[in-house]
Amino acid sequence: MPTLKDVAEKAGVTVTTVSRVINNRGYLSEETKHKVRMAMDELHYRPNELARSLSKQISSTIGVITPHISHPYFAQLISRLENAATKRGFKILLCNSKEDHSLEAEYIDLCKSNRVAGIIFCGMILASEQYTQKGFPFVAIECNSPLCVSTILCDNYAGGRLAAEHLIRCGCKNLIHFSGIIDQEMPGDSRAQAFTDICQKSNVTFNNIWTGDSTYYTMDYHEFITHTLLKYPLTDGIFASSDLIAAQVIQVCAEIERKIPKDIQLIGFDDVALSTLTTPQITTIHQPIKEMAEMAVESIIKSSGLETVPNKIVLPVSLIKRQSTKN
Amino acid sequence: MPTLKDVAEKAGVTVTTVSRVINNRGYLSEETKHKVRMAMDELHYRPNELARSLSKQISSTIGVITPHISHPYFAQLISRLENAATKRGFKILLCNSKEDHSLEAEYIDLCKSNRVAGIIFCGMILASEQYTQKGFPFVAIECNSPLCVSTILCDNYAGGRLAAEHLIRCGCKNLIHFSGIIDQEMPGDSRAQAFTDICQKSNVTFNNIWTGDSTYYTMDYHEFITHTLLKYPLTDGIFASSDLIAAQVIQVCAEIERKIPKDIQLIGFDDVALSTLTTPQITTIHQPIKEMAEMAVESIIKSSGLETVPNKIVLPVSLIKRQSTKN
DNA sequence: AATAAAATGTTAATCGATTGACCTAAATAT
DNA sequence: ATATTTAGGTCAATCGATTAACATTTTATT
Repeated sequence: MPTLKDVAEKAGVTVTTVSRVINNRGYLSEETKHKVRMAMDELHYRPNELARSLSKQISSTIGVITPHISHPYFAQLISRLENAATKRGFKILLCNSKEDHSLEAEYIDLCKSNRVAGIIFCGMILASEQYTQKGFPFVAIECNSPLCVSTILCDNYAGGRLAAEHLIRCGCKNLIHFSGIIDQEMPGDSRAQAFTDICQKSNVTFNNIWTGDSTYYTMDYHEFITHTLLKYPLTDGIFASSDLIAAQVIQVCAEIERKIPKDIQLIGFDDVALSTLTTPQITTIHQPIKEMAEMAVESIIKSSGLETVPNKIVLPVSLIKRQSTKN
Repeated sequence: MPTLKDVAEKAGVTVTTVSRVINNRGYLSEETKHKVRMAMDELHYRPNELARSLSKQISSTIGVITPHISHPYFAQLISRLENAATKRGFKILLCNSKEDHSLEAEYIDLCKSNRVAGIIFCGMILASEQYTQKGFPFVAIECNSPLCVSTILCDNYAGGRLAAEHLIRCGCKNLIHFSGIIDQEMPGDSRAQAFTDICQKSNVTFNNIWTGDSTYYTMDYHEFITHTLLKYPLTDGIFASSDLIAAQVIQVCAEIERKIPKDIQLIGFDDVALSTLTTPQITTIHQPIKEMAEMAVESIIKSSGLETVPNKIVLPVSLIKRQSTKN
């Protein structure tokens, strides 16, 4: 493969000049720039990013550590992160921690080895302080960590409120909130808090149901949902803390022959593609995933450039009405 | 961050010795190995992969170019690829070409810049020959390209056959095959061919319906499905070339009030999580995504080590019976 | 005791690009 | 006419790790 030197020779200049063209530094005439660019084209030259990063002491890679990849929410988030990073000339080093803290630690080391510009944690982070002072920033999306320079959230409380209010407005009297759970306190927990607050205020019967954490990885909530619905047969409104859970609620309701939205109304959370692929389609709370991804990438880039960034960013959510509620 | 030299000083040896420990070369006593490892631990040393790759002239990164990320099939594939790569000590450089050939070209250049060990193309590849002789191998998953050292496929024809046979066995008389389409010949096309062959042999009425290519990116087939089902009101069996399309068939059937599987039976393709999240769950053709991903990674690694690899690998599919067919 | 193998050290080049320090001309401005 | 800006070139160190070539010392083998 051609190197800087090859380009320089071809263009009849020195490597310094070529480097100046590439990095846009120093004084350069249009003519020289053109000569150099012609040479680069002819040789199909592409700078060696490894050498560049080594020399510049910083890479244009952002580590993304997520507990799942094919989970609809995380798949969507990863897609948006890739897009946002590419737009800014960065690339993604994708790491699937599988909710395993030792794997997470290994991946942090991997990122460190690759001198990433920063790490974005999605939905989960343990990361002991051992890993913080390592020359690059951490950003969290929808998870708590004092180690992060920036935490990006959607307004979970507002989401829970919108969901509860809408179910009540649609005439539900016996509500249930389903939520997945892992072994740490999550920002998403305030969805349940809001749900509780609104239900209490409205004098409505309600229950908060937390799954065992084992279900999170398999993503299979059927048994748990079935059990709960049989236990609370009067249920006429359900708020699921993800569209993934909501989709399974639809299945269970079909099995136990309760019609949605006639007998039971349902609201999900996330507004991922899945919510438009079920029958009926899921009324849900829109989480601004695209914007969250962009903010996260932006925070990494700014922070690795030593700019100060807001250490908490909360983005608004909204109610998306589809077919699983009467209104 | 600590460097090789720091470790060497701490352990009281030279950088050569440390490097020997890391790369397991030359003669080394257990005692020295231990001393060096202790020093690495104490310093939380992690070798700089950039420098390593630069020096070794090859990185442990594999480029993955896919037309989608959040599409359930590709999300699943990416997840498996990440897993397979990690197992072998490699990492993934994730590129979303969005079905855009010029973006694809840019990403190939990006991979080249990063001196990847190879590129895995998923579901789509144009890549003119300009890009082939670049020192690293291409591998294709479910797409045709003479430029690739290896093409990994599932047995698409068998899949189409299994689907058609099962629908006929379940009593369907008026079949339809839906398939997405893009602007190139795809291995998946033989699903339709098999469907055609079996239907003809069985004297069954059938139609192959191809979507316009515009639907592939939006992933929205509703209008197209509705239009087709209204045009062929006798339809009692549908083979969709992906679970994503099948999920939308379920929705349209609900809208036009045709029951699945009572009035219309349905078989999808891929066996991704989505097929277990719809109501009813989708009977589908299992594509061995995990194995395909592992084969692809293996092919890249072997091929970049100049080993010869099979230039076509076809993996078996199977029928997964769920709720969208009577049997 | 002689020889071979094992266990390190020494030195320095290499991978490819960046960049600081310094130098030289020509072009432009005052 | 002098000072300043612009447009480069020259040289060499640097980023961090790898590795070839060779040297030296210790240990094991015959």
